[in-house]
Amino acid sequence: MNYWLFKSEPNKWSWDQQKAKGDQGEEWDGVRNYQARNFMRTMQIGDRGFFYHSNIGKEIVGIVEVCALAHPDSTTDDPRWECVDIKAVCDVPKPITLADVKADERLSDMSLVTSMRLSVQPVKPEEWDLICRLGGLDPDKI
DNA sequence: GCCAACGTTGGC
DNA sequence: GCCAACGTTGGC
Repeated sequence: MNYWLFKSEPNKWSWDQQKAKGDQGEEWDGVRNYQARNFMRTMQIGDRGFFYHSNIGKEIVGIVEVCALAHPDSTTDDPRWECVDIKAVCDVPKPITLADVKADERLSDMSLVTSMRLSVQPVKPEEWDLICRLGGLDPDKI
């Protein structure tokens, strides 16, 4: 199982909208970046990810799960672009802000800090565990 | 709203 | 294949 981070501007696609989709999930469409697309191609069903609000909030607000493998992005005819589907798993009780991540030297290597603009990012298992715990979740129970 | 960072495009 | 121009992202 691998871990990821999905970024979205909440005024375009928010955590509340994602949750409203329930277990059906939703395409993570609109990605027009090769690196981000390549990460999505490697995702497996059941991989977990953080849902991050950029611009407004700048915090990790939720946990998501990959529920469909990479497939053509329905929002474009350009065959280069693919995306996975993700569904909401649960809230992060205590959202982790970008400032929190930057302030913790154990997280200073995260893509959120080092590759700020990448919209789909890999997360290391130890980063996953730490952020879950800081956020008030038990990583073994989600 | 500004601006720095950075990915993409397109001319050569 | 290089690189300048351009557009977008996203923190502040």
